Amino acid sequence: MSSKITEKIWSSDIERKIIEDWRVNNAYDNVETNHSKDRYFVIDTPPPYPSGRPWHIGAAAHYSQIDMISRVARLKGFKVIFPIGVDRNGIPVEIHTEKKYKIRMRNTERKEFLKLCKLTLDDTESEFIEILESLGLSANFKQKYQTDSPDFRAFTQSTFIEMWNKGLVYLGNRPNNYCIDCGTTIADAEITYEEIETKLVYIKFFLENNNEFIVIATTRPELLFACQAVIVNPDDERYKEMQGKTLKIPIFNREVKIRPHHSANKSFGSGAVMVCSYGDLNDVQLFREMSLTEIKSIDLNGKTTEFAEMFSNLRIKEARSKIIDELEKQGLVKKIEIISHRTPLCERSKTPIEIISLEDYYLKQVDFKSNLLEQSKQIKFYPEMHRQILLNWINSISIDWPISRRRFYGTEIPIWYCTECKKPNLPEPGKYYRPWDEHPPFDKCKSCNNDKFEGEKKIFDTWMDSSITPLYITKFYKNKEIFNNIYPVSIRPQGKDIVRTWLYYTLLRCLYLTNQIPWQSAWIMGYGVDEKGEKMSKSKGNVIDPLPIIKKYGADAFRFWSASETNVGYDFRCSELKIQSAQKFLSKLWNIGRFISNFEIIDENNKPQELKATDKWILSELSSMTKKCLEGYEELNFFIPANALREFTWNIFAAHYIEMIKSRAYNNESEEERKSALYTIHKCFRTILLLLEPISPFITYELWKKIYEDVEIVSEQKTIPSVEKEYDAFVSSTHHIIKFNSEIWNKKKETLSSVTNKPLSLKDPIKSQIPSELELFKDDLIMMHNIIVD
RNA sequence: GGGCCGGUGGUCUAGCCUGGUUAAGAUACCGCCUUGACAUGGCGGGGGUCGUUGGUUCGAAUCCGACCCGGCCCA
Repeated sequence: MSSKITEKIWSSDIERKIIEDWRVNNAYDNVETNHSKDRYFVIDTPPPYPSGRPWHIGAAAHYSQIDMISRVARLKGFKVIFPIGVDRNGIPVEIHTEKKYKIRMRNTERKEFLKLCKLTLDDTESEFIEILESLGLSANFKQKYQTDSPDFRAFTQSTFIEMWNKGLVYLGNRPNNYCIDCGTTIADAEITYEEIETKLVYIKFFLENNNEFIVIATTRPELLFACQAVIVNPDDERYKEMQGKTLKIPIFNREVKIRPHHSANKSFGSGAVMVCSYGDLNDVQLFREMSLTEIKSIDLNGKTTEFAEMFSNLRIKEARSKIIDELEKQGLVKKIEIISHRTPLCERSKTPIEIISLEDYYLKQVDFKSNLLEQSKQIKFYPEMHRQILLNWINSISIDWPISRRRFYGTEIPIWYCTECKKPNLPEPGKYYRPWDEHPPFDKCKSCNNDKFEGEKKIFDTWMDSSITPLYITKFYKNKEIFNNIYPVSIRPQGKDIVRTWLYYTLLRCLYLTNQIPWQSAWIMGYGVDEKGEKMSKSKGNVIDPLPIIKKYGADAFRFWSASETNVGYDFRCSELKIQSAQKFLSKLWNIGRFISNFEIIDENNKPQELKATDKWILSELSSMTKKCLEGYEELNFFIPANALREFTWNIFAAHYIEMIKSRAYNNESEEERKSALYTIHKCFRTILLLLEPISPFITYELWKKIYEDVEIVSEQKTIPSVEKEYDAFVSSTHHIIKFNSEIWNKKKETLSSVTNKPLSLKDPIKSQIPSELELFKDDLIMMHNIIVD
């Protein structure tokens, strides 16, 4: 008798060989799409963004779990379409490239800059893909797509042209969020807020032809010259008499009216507020409501305009301090307080955003809100609580989505403007267009027949690309038959931090283009936080790089940890100790496999007529474990199966059952009883491997191949373990068995051997009685403990 | 100001939806043990008024109310 497994411990080196095995056999590159809809499980995989090192351990856990989703679907018999793409457009790579080559985008020739971005991306991308493969991702790597490929960009442009033709896009000159550092318009979703200390300056405004003044507190004194009104709360007794009167703006001496408005907060500052173009979003609102004339205050480089007179062409901070100095010189400052002010920042560069009027393209969304709310009811959310993030976001939307960016590395907006009549001309959809560098694919302007054009230089917001992944992976535009077979796709797995961007924009765009929701369900994962429960961030320096951890413990240990640590939708803590303990479990499983592989395989075909009670008992426990696992998998909650498997395998199957049947397995006294044990032990082990496969695919694959000498565990023919009720009654014996075994072990420990004067060894005989409730298991218990019955 | 989530031995979590033995597991700590797969193992031990408080109930970690603390998101 010898074990089929020689390696004493499970080592992650074996994982690399298995990946090669899968690659050679095309195990997961199944792309066939010609069956009827209900046979497919299609995953709208998040395309990772290779923005630089290190990667985030939470992201690695995230992709591991997405893979578990795909493997569970295969276990249930679906054909799984698991694409993998790489998100390669947008500002982060531009910033990364600027740093890497020590250049500035705007001082670099556009073509040259694009080339360097591409190099940067290629570099980081290959490493990312390697990590994903080493995690055991069963995705279609052979047909990996990139969002900056001509094919994908043509796709993005086609959807834009279609939306343009439907009248959903417009060009608008409106105040918008602008990041001076990035030099572009940004969407609300790209803004973060931070409490920043700033000066609140109390400035005296004198009434016209009068020595009286009122005090106005502001954090933006540099915008004084762009002030077009002063508002006070209509209920504010202090200013009752002042409403409608005229004030003189200090330094600039222009006249503005005092107007009542409910948005003036009586308790902030002096209660009187200056309204400038534009200090914040409320100013924008007020300018619109009161039909005030905009004064352009800040230019695209972040400097004050000529309207600032002696303070023009200054950076915002400079202008602020100079104006404060001047006001103080003229005795117009009553006081200055330092306050903590909630400041909107650009998510990417962390620069305070300015509100500037610029011409940009907008995609309508405000008019579509109620439809979005209605349609989102049809999507199942895992977990349900995260639906609220989407609903809150939709409800808070107040302006249309600005989709153009004044940047370089992104999908070009496919528009040429007629030099004569200035009207936009759009090409036919289907091709990739680069208007800033190419001649238009038409000769004459549709409106005026002129033959000279200027190509649009702006590019799309990167969410314009990534928000069509469900359409791209289902061959929308390209193959109607495939598209009809597999759209809407089964599931969108993603992090909760990008619900208001990726999830929301995808819903919006897909509804516009297909009139259908893009996915049946959305599976929303929480953040990976550090050991102390704090959010990981590069600035805090607590980001854990997953690469060395995966190298050290192996992907399976990492995946098992990820499954057993994270409750679906909740944040999870990342600690190396926990990953170590996952590795120990795999070690245990490996050793159980080594033991089991000693014995001949008794399967359903030569199953004995009658099983021993002990065997029936473990089958009842197996069944209850299977039930828990399947329920957990049904909810896509891997925490449940991981813990059920660990508990059963280690604390019941190995600790009690295997010990109880060892003598029957080794000895040939009764062939039927031996077969009963061997049948049961293999049945349990196969079930464990099948159920663990979605979580830890490597070790289960290897053990299955070694012991059962086939690769059924990855094939489509594998059978999902069933929940059998036949032996249910035996479950009640579990706690009696555990209690009895424990008592005997304790007794042996407490009894000193007459020979060695040390506690009895587990092999030593001991006198005891078998309690009546364990009568059925008597034979196995006697052999297990070497009991001499009194 | 609004929304969502959480508070259970030293630490991290499960249990709560569906109330019912002595509150479970992992980890850390302490003690013992070469045993026919496994020392990356096995056995045993100490350690918790389940955030506070009021209510419902024969019975509350679990249901209801109020409050306190922490996290995240939005205004």
